[in-house]
Amino acid sequence: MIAKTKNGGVATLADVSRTAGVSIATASTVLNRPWSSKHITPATRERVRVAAAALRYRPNLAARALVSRRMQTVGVAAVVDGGELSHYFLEIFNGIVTAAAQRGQNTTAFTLRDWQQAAERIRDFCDGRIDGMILLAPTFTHAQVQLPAHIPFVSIHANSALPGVVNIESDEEAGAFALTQHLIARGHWRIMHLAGPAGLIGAERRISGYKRALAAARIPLDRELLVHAGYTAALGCEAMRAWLQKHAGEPLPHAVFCANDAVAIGCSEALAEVGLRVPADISVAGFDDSFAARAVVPQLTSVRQPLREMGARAVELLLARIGRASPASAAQPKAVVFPVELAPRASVGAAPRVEQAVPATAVAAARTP
Amino acid sequence: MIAKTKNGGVATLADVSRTAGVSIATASTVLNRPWSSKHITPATRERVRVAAAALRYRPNLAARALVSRRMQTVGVAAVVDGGELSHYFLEIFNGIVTAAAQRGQNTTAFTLRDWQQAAERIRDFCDGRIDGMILLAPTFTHAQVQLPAHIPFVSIHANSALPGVVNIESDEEAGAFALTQHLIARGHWRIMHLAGPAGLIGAERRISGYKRALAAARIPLDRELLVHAGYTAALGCEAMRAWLQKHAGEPLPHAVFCANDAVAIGCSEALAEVGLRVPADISVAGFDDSFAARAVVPQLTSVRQPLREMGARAVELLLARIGRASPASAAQPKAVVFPVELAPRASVGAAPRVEQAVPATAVAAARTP
DNA sequence: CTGAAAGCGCTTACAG
DNA sequence: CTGAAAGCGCTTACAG
Repeated sequence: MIAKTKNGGVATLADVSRTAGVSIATASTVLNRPWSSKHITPATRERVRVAAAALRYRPNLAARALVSRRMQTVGVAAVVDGGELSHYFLEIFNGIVTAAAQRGQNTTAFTLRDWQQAAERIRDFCDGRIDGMILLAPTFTHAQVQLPAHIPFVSIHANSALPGVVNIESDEEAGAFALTQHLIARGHWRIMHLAGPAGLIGAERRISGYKRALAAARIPLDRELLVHAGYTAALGCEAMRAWLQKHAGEPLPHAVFCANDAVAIGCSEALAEVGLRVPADISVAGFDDSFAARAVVPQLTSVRQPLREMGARAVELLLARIGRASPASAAQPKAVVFPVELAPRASVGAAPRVEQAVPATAVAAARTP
Repeated sequence: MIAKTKNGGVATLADVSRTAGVSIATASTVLNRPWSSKHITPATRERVRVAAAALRYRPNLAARALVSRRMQTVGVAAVVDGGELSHYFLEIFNGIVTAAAQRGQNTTAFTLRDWQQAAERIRDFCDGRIDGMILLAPTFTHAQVQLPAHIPFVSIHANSALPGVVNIESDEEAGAFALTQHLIARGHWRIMHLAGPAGLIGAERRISGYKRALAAARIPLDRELLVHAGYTAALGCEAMRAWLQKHAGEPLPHAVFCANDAVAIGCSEALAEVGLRVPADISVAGFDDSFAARAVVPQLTSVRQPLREMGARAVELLLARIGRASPASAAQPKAVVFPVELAPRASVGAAPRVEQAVPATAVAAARTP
């Protein structure tokens, strides 16, 4: 029990075994497989334990990973546009980190400038430093990016089907439907939709729910009220501002259903610029029920997606697939769909008693040559 | 050039060397040390490159880490209270991930329930899976938690000096001073401070700046106006609500300087409950200049700490210390202090012309038996 | 200019 | 009940 570490540094299994007076194999068994160490003398087991504790032995994960081919780490790949990590990302990431930690797994974050560069970088990420990867809202297709076959992937809100990858999504169509229906129930019928980027499946599903709710209420779709903005506050503000300028003097929409909370915040800004009050003059609703939805005044009516839970589920599914044989050979897994929930708040009021017109904008018209 | 991988799986260096018809050592040199491979025939180098590309060779990081003792990964430890990752964390984390990625380093997040449990868990984290660690706003002392000596640490906003650890902080005292001075310049003099948790160095520094600004303007400190709330919106709301109830009928403060933006948002909520408008009736200011400060209406006057840059600097300093001999033997490194910046916004207005009294609260008084 | 060999710290059949 | 040995994939002196 006198022997210390050979090199004055971190203790290794060899140090422990030498100190305990047993072989490396025995030390390893005692420390890592308590159940199969039943066949080892209690006295021996105790000696090993004491030695490990005395030497502050910690297994070297790199060495262990080399033989077990498991790094006990899950990777998360996400696009960080313009250096901004959004709240959407934060919520999901939180769910992932927490769930992973509960299962003794680490989480390594990989941020990408855009999904186009993902092809080569994702491959780099998979060089034995992670056991599986979660893709956050990937927009690439199977044709653009071939995912490495040797580790499993799980995606959240993928924009297209990726072979062999389970996708976790939320029922955005139902959310958009419920939200639009809610607006209609409050007496609104001239309902505008500031939609997300054209072509993105999530944006399309929200549009689809919007249309279905209008149809269900027999409200004809007004093409002028369906505008593609994007997913940021700046784009929302810009889109609403442009719309107001173009439609000055025409009937004011009763409500605006925005692609997400950020867009709703930008939209409200544009409305405030021309003196319109939310919800007295016009109601506004968002989507995602992010932190921002509750931080703004008035608080935003929104649709809650259980982002935290979705992240946690991603970890579960990923872990279940790690180490399992040939996931590729399995049939394409079905998507996991989470329900969403309407979160009614102050930004949606009753329809105004009298119809209003879009105010003439004080803002200088966009300078066109 | 016919040989494929031995086991149908991922190609190893051995596969590459066999395919290229060279030794493993040569393949390794060509692939990893282009400069010292100058002494290798161009033809040989080319053969190795072609073979590596053809086999889609990717070095196994676990194996490399085992010999080089570098995982190319930095760890970030932070406390996630109540499952909430705050914006404060998000901003810094963003700076860290981005800076690390630029230097080819991965970032692994470790979340803790509290810093008390940090002792054992931090030790676990350092089992060769990271090369260094960044501590986010640690509150433990050296006596409570002994950091492992074999890897370097850098802290951000540490609450007490940790031996051998560089701390990155911002000049919170100056920020609080500038903010309070700004309020005074706008004509306010009955200025309340909803402070952070007692005992935390950051909270104390903000209090100190507040006091110094009052003293500089010869405004006597009113003990009733200095209240400890905490760092969350709920605590801010609660503290303000309690204060209003207790002080009904007394002169209303002109302005409230809150420990951070979340507290300011909670505070505004409490003010709104009794019909007080910001900034017409009372001005409110926050601290941190988080996303929330700009998301609320009216936007919050705040103090900007360059969190993103602080995270990036942490990575730089950490990388500089990784692999360098005995950081422990060096003298205690000096803290790195970042300047802060006042961000004046709409939540602070001019002092009202007439003094107001704290309105009687409509809320039922706390039921005491 | 290139290769054979040792070794990083661990796990796991396989012998005794 | 316990130990000797091979091997995970790589890097790096050290020989030729």
